[in-house]
Amino acid sequence: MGEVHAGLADVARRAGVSPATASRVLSGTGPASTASRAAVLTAAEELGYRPHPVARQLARRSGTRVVFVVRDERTDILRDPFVTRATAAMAAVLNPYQIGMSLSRVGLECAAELDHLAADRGVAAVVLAGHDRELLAHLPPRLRGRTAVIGLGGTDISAGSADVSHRNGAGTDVSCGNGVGGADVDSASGIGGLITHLYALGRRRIALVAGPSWLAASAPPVRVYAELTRAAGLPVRIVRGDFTSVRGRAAARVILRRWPDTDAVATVSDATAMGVVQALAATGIKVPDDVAVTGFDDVPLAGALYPALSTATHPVEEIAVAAVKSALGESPQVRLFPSIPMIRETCGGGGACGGSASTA
Amino acid sequence: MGEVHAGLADVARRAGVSPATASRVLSGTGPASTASRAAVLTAAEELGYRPHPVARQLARRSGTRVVFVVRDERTDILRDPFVTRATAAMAAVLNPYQIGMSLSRVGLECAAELDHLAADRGVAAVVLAGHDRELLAHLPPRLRGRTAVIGLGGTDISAGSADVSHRNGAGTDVSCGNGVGGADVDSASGIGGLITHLYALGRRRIALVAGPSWLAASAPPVRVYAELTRAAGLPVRIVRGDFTSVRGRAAARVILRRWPDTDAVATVSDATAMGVVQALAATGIKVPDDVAVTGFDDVPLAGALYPALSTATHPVEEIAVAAVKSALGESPQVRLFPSIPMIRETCGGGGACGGSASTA
DNA sequence: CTGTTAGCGCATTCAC
DNA sequence: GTGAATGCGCTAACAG
Repeated sequence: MGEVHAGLADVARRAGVSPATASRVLSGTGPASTASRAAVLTAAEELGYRPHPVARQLARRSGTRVVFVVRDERTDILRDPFVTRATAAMAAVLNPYQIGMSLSRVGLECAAELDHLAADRGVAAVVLAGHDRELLAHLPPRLRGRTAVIGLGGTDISAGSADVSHRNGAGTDVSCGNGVGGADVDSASGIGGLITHLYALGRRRIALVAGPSWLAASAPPVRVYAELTRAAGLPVRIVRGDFTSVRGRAAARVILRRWPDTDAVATVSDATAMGVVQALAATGIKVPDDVAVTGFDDVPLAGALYPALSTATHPVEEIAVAAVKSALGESPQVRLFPSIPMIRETCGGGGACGGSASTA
Repeated sequence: MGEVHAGLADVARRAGVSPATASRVLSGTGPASTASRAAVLTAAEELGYRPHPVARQLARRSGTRVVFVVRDERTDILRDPFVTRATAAMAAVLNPYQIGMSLSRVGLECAAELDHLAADRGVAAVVLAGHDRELLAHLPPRLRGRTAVIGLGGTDISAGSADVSHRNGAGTDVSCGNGVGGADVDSASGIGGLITHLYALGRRRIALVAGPSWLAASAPPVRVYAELTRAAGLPVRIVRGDFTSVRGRAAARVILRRWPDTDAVATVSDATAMGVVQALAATGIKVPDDVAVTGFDDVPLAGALYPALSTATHPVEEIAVAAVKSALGESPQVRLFPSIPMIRETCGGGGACGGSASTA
């Protein structure tokens, strides 16, 4: 009880068995008779035995940290709310595994970095955000089986061999063809819901500020937007953004110049939506009276903005947790989470969540 | 080049030296002649040698992860923007060390958890947020020397033996008496600046929504507020909050009831400030015309709120980095970062950063 | 300055 | 089922 640190050998000795048996019992692997099992367990208990994580990881060759790799052109992407929330969630859920979390940004050309990671024997698993199809196809072999992606980018996450089936409900399990698991929101349904709502409110000239084209996850929103818009016989108006408010402002100006009669702007990022609102306000255009605006993600303060931001809300923490577990080889390989529209003030008209600041 | 993994022995053999010498050269510790040093370096280069982090950490008994311990009553504190930003910053800066990051919440009574951490040989260092004096005094001995705190809570961070001297400029180095390092913002000057500004704008009935009293970091703002207010012969009006918007709303109602003539509310959290604004608006009170409001921290969207939030801006990422480095025994033990007032719309009057949404 | 000898603490072959 | 040996890959203490 006052001992510095009981080791496996101490436990074995006290239990009257060999270190090997003690190891088998305590690590839960391998056979052991009920008798020796009990002896080892009580001995460990009495000695207050705590396995040395590092020694165990070395012997097991299992690595000590999960690396969250964010692929983006922006160097400040690591301050992005989505990234920080996801990182924190993973760092918290990995606690019982005695595994740590690393965060690292890579540029669009990141083959070298990924190879480097694959060669690092301290890396237990990798969670990758911001991928495209090609990247996954050329994933270093050493990373296969211990990598998960966030942002699936449509139904095929593995450049061809995917098989995403169900997408109903929260955290639906989905099958996937290759060694790369992942997690994401059903962005198509979220964006679809917002656009449908805008349409129901009478908006007929809806523009979309999409994500960057190099990003796989940018595809589904664009596809859904285009489908809905064409089906309604409305004009398709797409501008590319990059999840920042700066690009949101620029996008708004482009939209106003090219299609002055636009009466709604849907975006794929709350920050972008805020940029759009700012730019519109600067031009004297009223939100939502003249132009409705929607965001995406529902960042913590989105509902406290003025006007309160209509957006789609996502369980970022759950997504992150699902991704690490998938990367560690647990649970389903691919999970899809719901993207639920939050109708607030920037949509105009009546919504589920009414606002109180429309008293102009 | 096609080898699976070059080990230290391979490098040593190729360089014509012993593994020990190779280790000394590659780990940068211990002496080595210029000749063998060069030989080892080129051999390692040619073999593409990458040290095995886990083996190294085991032999060195150094641990593989830094644990960020957040002490708070709220279970959702791990979603707090400050916590997620700090966690992400640490997870990123630890990369070159090949050390991971863990995040964990503990309740106010956390002696057992800290003991547990102290016994975990996988833990390289601990960064603690939300401490009070007593906690630091009773810190497990095993944690001493590898622990840093965020939120110093005044001039004495070690229950008596501190010696904080300079506090001018960015990241000023400060000396400290015991084995616990730390990092924080100079909250006193930030709050002081905001209150002084409110006073300059003509506010004379300024209330403060302070932090929880169990938290050491709550003290400086209260002290400064009280000093400034008394010096000006104005009434001291303090209500306790907890960094949430919910408590902000409650605090606003309390303030209105107890001191109806209040014309400004300073807070120690942006979320709290937003709650105050909401509650005031719900009562028909205009911000900033009737009551000015200030926040604290300058969360990413604070400037995009309506009205844009006056607050104090803090280099959260730098603070986090300073804290981990201090915990790992690098650089100065205690660092103080500036807290700079950002005067925006909720202050009323003219400010440095004008808003554009005041066109009602 | 260098090489030799021991570990670090646990997991895992193999025979028995 | 169990135990004895061997290895994980590197660092550290000790002589030379």
